[in-house]
Amino acid sequence: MPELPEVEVVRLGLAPAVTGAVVTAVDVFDERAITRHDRARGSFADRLLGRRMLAPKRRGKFLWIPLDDGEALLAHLGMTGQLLLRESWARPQDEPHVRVRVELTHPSLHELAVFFRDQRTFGSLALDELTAADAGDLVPGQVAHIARDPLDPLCDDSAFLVALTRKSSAIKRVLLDQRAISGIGNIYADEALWAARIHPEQPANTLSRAKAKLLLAEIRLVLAKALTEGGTSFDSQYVNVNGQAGYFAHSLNAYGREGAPCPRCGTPIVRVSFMNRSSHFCPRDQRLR
DNA sequence: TAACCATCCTGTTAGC
DNA sequence: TGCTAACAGGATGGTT
Repeated sequence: MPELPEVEVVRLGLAPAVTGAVVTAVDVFDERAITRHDRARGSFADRLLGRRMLAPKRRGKFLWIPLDDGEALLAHLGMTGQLLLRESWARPQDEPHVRVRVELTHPSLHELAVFFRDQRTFGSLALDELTAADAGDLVPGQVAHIARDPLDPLCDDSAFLVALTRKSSAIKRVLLDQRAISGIGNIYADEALWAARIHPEQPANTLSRAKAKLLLAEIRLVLAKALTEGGTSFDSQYVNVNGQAGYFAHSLNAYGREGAPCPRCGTPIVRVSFMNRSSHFCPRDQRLR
């Protein structure tokens, strides 16, 4: 599932290919792939055609490519979305689930295409207006409410720690709330909580400040490590822009390891249902207090 | 206002 | 062999 490290890998892969490129053709094969796009403000394809792209940006799991006139091509990959670089002559019908094709011409590279593939159609593209957010950053309107992510140098640690003290919700629910801190999904929430020895259902406001700071540090460690390993791939549902899988799945300690021994103490990892998804944790190291 | 939950979607797998 | 149900989970809007 694309979380912060996976989206960042995609952003890094896209950057050299799209920065400075001009859109020469747009094909939308499935309207569900642009559900985030406000049709009242014009056709997605018509408005994107002819626009010049600037360097891609990211906040949390949202990725966008600013355009030369105050708007941006916004992308959220959802669960199975992929942005893939292809030769301009590659045929979308030769691979499954290609929902959108954007053809580009680049001042110094040859022509190429970006395919937006998405099996489960939870992802979406949109054209969105850039608006001023905190610290003067320009972000798409749909991203304005998303908190900075833990790898952002301007991430406000103290604001996050204070927010924890005001929430009675389970800590995992808070980690998954992109308004509190962004970029964390089910996989890295389980991994960071395992590393910090915190039960997923521990109320956020019962964590000591020291424990909360430890958790934030572990979140940063797990995200950074996943980034260096190219992200987490369980199957073909997460790949970089060249279609290559990441290696971080081999480094997981809790997520997806139900019944396997905890790498610290050997106790079998358990899986429980939580928020319509699964939580994995060590019942010995991560006790509800 | 905070907290929580249903909903969207499709490929895979388990169970019958 | 074929059918059905369960499952995976990010963001969001609605309800409590």
